[in-house]
Amino acid sequence: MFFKLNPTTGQPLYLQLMQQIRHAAETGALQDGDQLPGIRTLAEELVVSPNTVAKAYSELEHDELLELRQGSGAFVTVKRRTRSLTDHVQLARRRLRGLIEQLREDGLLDEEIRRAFEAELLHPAEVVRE
Amino acid sequence: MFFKLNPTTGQPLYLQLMQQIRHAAETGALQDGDQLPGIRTLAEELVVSPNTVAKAYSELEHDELLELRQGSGAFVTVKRRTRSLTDHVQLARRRLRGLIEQLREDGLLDEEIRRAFEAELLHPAEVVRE
DNA sequence: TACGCTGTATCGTAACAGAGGTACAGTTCT
DNA sequence: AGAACTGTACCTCTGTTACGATACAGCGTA
Repeated sequence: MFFKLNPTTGQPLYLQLMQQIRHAAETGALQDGDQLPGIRTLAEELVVSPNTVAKAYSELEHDELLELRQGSGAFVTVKRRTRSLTDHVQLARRRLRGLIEQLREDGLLDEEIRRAFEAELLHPAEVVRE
Repeated sequence: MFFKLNPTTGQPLYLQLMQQIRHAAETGALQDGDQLPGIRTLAEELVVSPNTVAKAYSELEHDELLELRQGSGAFVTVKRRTRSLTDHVQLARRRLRGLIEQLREDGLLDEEIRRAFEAELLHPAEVVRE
C-alpha cells in the first residue's frame, strides 16, 4: 500500500492514516468495493501498533467510508458525491504539484510551504503588514 | 494579534501557535525586534491556558526565533536567512491564495484541498492508479 | 521604594495517543 | 471439522497535551 506516516508533525498517526485513505478514495486510487490491507498487516508496514490502524479503520467506518466485515476484511464504500468529485480532486493534485515544485525551486522548505498554505487556508483575506 | 487556533485538527495548540508565529516572521508581518503580546494576554485572546502560550514561546526561544526577557517581554529575532526569504514567502502566499480560490470555486472543501496538498507534499511523484 | 508588568517554575488533574499484549468472534478455504 | 485468516474488545503502561492555580524572579516606572 502507498501510505506513509510522519511521527514528527504532532498530528496523531491514526488521523494521518484516515486522511490518506480519504484522499485515496477522493482521487479514485481507492474505488468502491476495494479491500484494504488487514489491520495487522498494515500496522506492520507502517511500523505502528495494530490498535492505531484499528482506530483509523473504525473511525472511517463511522464516517461511512469503510465497511468492516469481521472475518473478511475492510472494504471501501464510495458514495456518489465523492465519485463525482474525483476529477476535481485529481485536477487539484496536479495544480498543487506544479505550484509546490515551483516553490521548492525558489528555495522554500516544505515546512515553510506548509505554513504559508495553512495560513492562507485560515485567513482567506489578509493584510501582511498594517 | 492575528492568531487563531483550531482545537479540532488534532494538532497540539502550542504547535499551531508556533507555526503561525514562525510564518508571521517569514512573511515579515513580524520583524526583528517586534514585541509579542504577554503570555497571559495572548492566552486570554486565544482562550487557552497561559502554560500553552508559555510552552510555544519557550520552544521558539530554543529555536532562536524569540528572545524572552523576564520582566520585559518576548521579542522577535529574525536571522538573515529568514530575512532574505520574505519575498519568496510572500510570493508563495499570493500564489497559494490564487490556487486555493480556484479550487474552492470548483466546489472543493477546505478539508479536501488540505488532503490533496499534504498528499502532494508527501509523495512528490506518484501514480494515481496502477 | 513600591507597584505592576514581564517571564519562570512547579504543583496536581484530566484526557488522549500510542505501544504491546491477550483473548474472543466471525469468515473463508481446505 | 479445522486451520488460517479477518475484525473486535479488552487491559496495562508510558508519554504528551492542556488546564488551573500558585508562587517566584526580574524589569521599568511612578
